[in-house]
Amino acid sequence: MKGASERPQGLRERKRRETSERIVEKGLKLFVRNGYEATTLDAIAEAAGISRRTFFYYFKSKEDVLLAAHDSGFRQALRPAMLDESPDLAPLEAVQKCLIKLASRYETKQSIVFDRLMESTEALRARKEAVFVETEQILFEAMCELWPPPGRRDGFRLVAMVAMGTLRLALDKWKLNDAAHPLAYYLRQSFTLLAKQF
Amino acid sequence: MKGASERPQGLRERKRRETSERIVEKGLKLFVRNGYEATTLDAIAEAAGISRRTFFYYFKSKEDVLLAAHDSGFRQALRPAMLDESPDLAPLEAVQKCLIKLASRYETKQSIVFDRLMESTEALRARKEAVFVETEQILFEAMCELWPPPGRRDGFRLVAMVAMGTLRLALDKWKLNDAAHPLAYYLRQSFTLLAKQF
DNA sequence: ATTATTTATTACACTCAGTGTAAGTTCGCA
DNA sequence: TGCGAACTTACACTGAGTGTAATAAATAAT
Repeated sequence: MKGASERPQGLRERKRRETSERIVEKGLKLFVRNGYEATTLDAIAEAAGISRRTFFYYFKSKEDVLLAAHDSGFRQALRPAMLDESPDLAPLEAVQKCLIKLASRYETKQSIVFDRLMESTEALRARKEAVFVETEQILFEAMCELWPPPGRRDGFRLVAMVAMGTLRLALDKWKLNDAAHPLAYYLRQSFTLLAKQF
Repeated sequence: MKGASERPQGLRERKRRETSERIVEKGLKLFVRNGYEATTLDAIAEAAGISRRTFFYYFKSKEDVLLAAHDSGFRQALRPAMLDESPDLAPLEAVQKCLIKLASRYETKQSIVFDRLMESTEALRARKEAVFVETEQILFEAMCELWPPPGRRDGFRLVAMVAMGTLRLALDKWKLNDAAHPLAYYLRQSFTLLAKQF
């Protein structure tokens, strides 16, 4: 036996992860310091200690560096969290409970920073909306798994859309008030308001 | 008096409009024929009979050519149509009626073509979602004008989001069924389904 | 341990979108 | 007629992203 140090996936795997993370870390720092557009790929590559060409071996675009950083747990946690809800609840209620439970995942101190960056460019702003649609899709698929029976899929799509819309409102208020209350607070408030519209 | 030909805004204005429309027309044709990415700016400029640099005097990006073509009445008609609804109705009902009335504006024969193009690239797909958010914003502002009173604004935002989500579902079904029924049909269906979720 | 084989890294050269600048042309208007 | 504003163009530049082929490092095979 060699040293007791665990290396589950070999040296190669580890270096790969380290490089990838270094790119994101350095890239983000530069974005924040100098702005997204003003930060060139060469600058990121140099900061990460790799060549310009190698950057594209890890990420397919500059935007992807930012999006990789944005992927803070929430999206990955959504499906399992939704599947964990009781199928006896009404869809909208189950989704509401699920989102409120997950709210803390969104409350990273970095969330606000990311958001500011995402608003800084038209293309990024558009990408941000697209992320909501992707998340909506994840939610929708999880719902289809939770309630497998018949053809309620269109209803699920509507519920997923409505829920994501409510989340967006809650996030906006949360950011507007500079996170004075936890996100879950604004979420509950928004869902209550939603119910009043029907 | 000169000739009886009406020229409301002078020769300059007319040429400008003609050039702009020619760019969109030729650009769109090239996009459809060769694909969006494969179509270069130089190709569009040449087809429109202008220099590469002049293109950017009219549009600030390649995407904008496509988006200009996409702006088929619906967005411009939304605000006046919403303001035309009775303030006595419940917000969601008023919005529903308004959208159903406007549905025919979306039914351009070109709608499907645009949509295919918009799905062809990640950046364009994201832009498409962003357009929905812009439309939602227009709807929201119109609602605030229709019901000026107090602080129901958050509720209006929710209604606008929900309505746009419902429109998206209806559009998807409409396209999926290759416009077998008019859009208004799917819209009504989707709004009915929506009500059942609460 | 020494090959053989992937996988990772780099340099170089290229295309294309988008911008700055400065100079020339056309149009509107006095 | 001529002056000023709007339009057009050429030229040169930056910066993102891709193709290719050649080297270096890690892993697998003998």
